[in-house]
Amino acid sequence: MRVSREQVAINRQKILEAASRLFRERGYDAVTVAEVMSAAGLTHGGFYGYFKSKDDLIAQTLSHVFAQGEVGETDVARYAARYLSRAHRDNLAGGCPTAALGAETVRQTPEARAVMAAGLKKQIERLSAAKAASGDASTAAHARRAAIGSWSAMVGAVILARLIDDPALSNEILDETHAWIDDRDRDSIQNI
Amino acid sequence: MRVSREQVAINRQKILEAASRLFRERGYDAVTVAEVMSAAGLTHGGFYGYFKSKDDLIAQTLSHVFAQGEVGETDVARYAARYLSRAHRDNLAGGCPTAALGAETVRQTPEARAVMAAGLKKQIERLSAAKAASGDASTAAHARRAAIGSWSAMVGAVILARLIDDPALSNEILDETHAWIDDRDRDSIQNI
DNA sequence: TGTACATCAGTGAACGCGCGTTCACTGATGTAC
DNA sequence: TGTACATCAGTGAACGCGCGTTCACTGATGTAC
Repeated sequence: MRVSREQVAINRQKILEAASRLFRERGYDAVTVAEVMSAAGLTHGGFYGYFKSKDDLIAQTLSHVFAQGEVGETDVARYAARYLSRAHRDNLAGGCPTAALGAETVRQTPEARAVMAAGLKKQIERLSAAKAASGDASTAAHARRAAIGSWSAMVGAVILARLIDDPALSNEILDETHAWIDDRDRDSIQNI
Repeated sequence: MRVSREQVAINRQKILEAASRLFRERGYDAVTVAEVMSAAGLTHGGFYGYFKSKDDLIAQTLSHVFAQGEVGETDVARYAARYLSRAHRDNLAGGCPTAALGAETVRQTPEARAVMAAGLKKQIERLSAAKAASGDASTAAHARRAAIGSWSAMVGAVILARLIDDPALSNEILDETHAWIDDRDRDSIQNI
């Protein structure tokens, strides 16, 4: 049965939201179109009224999730603490899309890759600006280097921490990477 | 037709080698059992004489690839330079299994995860020891922290660099992460 | 404002393809004498 | 050492299942008068 334009917009958001959580939790391949639609409270047949294909859904989901993450933390130290927390490690479905899907997105369509690449570019710029504003770095170039280096470390650490089945070692990865990033900042100040 | 015991051992290695390259290049799901066997010069029917299932192949392939990577670089600085090179970024099939498959392995069987986790644990120990031996760190705890932090950054940077479609930004991720790790080492020495 | 019709979002059965897995068969290897 | 038989690695057809995608249909929404 037909549904109001308003409802269509709501359903679209529901589908993207469901896809965003399912993809992060289980990866692109393991999630079926029918599952996404079902999680959005619809049946699978209606899917192609919203998206051209599953690949299209993947690209649009990435676009959706990067767009809503826009309201970023401006305090870099607090951002790192939250990023490298046990809560974030254990929250695959609601966590950072880069850590959850970055490695797989390399093998997706150019469209999906481009969307994520654009998101990463913005993220680096945001972190660089925050780093420069924090006064931790002596120059803009140093701020950008710190942003790139610590962002790489954060993404890598969460991926490794999720992979490791020994809880103590997993926690150590998070904590020591966090400490390592913090040490780096402190040293920079001393060296100005 | 039956084949000599020797040939069986050779074929097993060929299958694991082919799987190891294919999985890294295209991910677990996108590679079929038939493709792996074909790449090893066999037909798909014989697969189940070697492995219980595709999941079993995945676990044994990880075991294989981590076992052969055993002969590690002892010079940490050179290891980082090679890891963060353009050549490594562009060599998905022959590169680090953690960067290529780490994120996906979280969603594989406990067996596969355990194999990779064991490989990572060894890698951290190896890097810690090398770091301690290099004299860059004042204490064993600092060496371990540096090993974990820089390993996280290396893995994260290669994943990000592979994802980003703009070559200049991709190179920048590699170079700046490398410089950031190096800076960290230099500062540590000064702060002893 | 109310009515009649056209539109179209959503449904669920069906299609077709590809993949993991199985199996009967083949013929070379390994073994017993 | 040579022969005869048993074993079993490899082959390729076939099976069954699940998934992405299509489609005829339904009935509520939107629109024209």
